[in-house]
Amino acid sequence: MTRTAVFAEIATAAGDPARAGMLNALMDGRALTASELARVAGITPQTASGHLARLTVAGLIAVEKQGRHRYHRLATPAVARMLESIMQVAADAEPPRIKAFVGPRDAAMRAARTCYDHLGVALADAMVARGQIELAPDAGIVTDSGVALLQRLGIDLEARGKRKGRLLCRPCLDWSERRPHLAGAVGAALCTHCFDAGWIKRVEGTRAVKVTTKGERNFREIFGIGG
Amino acid sequence: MTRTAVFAEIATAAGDPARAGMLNALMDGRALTASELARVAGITPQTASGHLARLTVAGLIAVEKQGRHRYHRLATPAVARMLESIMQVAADAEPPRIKAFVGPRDAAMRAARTCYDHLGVALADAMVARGQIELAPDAGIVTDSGVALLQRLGIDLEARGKRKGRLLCRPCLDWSERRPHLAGAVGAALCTHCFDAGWIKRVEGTRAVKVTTKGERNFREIFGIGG
DNA sequence: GAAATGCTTCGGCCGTCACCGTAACATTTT
DNA sequence: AAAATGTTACGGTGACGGCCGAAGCATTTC
Repeated sequence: MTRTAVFAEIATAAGDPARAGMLNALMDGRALTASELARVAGITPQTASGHLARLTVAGLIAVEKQGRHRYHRLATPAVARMLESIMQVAADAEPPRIKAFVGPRDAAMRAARTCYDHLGVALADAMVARGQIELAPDAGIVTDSGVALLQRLGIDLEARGKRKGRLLCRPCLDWSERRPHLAGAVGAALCTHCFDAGWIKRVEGTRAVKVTTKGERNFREIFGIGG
Repeated sequence: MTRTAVFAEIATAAGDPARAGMLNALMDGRALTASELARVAGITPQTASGHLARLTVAGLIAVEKQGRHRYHRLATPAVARMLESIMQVAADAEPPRIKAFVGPRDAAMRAARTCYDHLGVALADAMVARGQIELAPDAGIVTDSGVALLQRLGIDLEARGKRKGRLLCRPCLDWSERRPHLAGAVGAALCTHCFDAGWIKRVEGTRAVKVTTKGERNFREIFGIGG
């Protein structure tokens, strides 16, 4: 099998509307069952099963059986990055369905979403404004004051397998607002912390997240947003 | 048109073997004619024309007519990044066709290739070894000594639209050797310089590049490789 | 103006694949 | 053991799309 053939295989696997919907649903890192994925894709479980088998052999998703359930998740972070990058191109192609203007920060907060590895635009903005991170289109870096902030939150990034030296992170342009997100290991760690600390909660059955009152207070105090 | 539909559209556009081959051929940034692309994809010009039309409406490639020729190129850097990321997943899926062991540096040099925005593994290695860049999986940064080196080469990155502050770059895992490349603006600038200075030349009709004797000397003197 | 070159459009053929209904299998619950 | 639930396997149908040959435009060359 030649290299472009494998390439085409991967792209085709992601290119079916039903499969695209499933992958999209998995982009927040959760593991879902075939039935759930069938529902989000608007197809019957039988059809979904076939799609999932195909995605699995293509190496895009991995399955983990647990009792009578089989949980499906994205196979690797590389897959998530791929999906992001395709979304990126898709966002460029189909121009702004949400106007580029960004409303009041707290409105953005309430509408917050997460995708795999991501934290909201508002957080990234706030951290940039306070000099805790610097973002370029290609890459980002966490400054000393940013590292200090994260450590105050109990996020020790060196312990998370980051090597000594500067702390780097990966930016991600948000699909709807077209503004940089914070992604990569730093984004994921921060996101996890927000969940663990009870600052945000997942809204049942959707990919949206809700900011709790506790979270609202902390975001205001620590990041100065949502005031 | 919903968002996942656009997503599927994009992925499908890249997912046909013939189209994948064409996109692959365009990944070095060159602009090619329909006939050339037909040849690399192994199809007739009529068929290629149809594919190119589809790729164009999908926003993956852009055309530029010049006389009786029509030159096709990747539409945006985002498209190039997308193709890279798909390649990445493809490389993970279809495991090492070239063993992971990296031979003598100069052998790697002679086999050097370029893809869009990229410079070889050897250069990245050398710069890392000399503390001129630092690379993490998610991002990279050019150190002060790295900036100095680039300036000695006549590459002024601030002039290239980079804002003040730290100079960031984007790493890219090579498809065949699975080692980090230097990509993004810094990689592109360095690559351009190598061509302009006559250090490397494109091998007619392929995506491979050849290191000239002049280049060999400079790489040895400046980066300490190929000795 | 006529011939040549590069490219696109049209029409028809054929394979691939998404989809569902039905049915079988596996695991858990009663 | 029997029923319920989650999942996969099979067979048939229909549509989308890739492919080429032939023909039509556009641009350049003779």
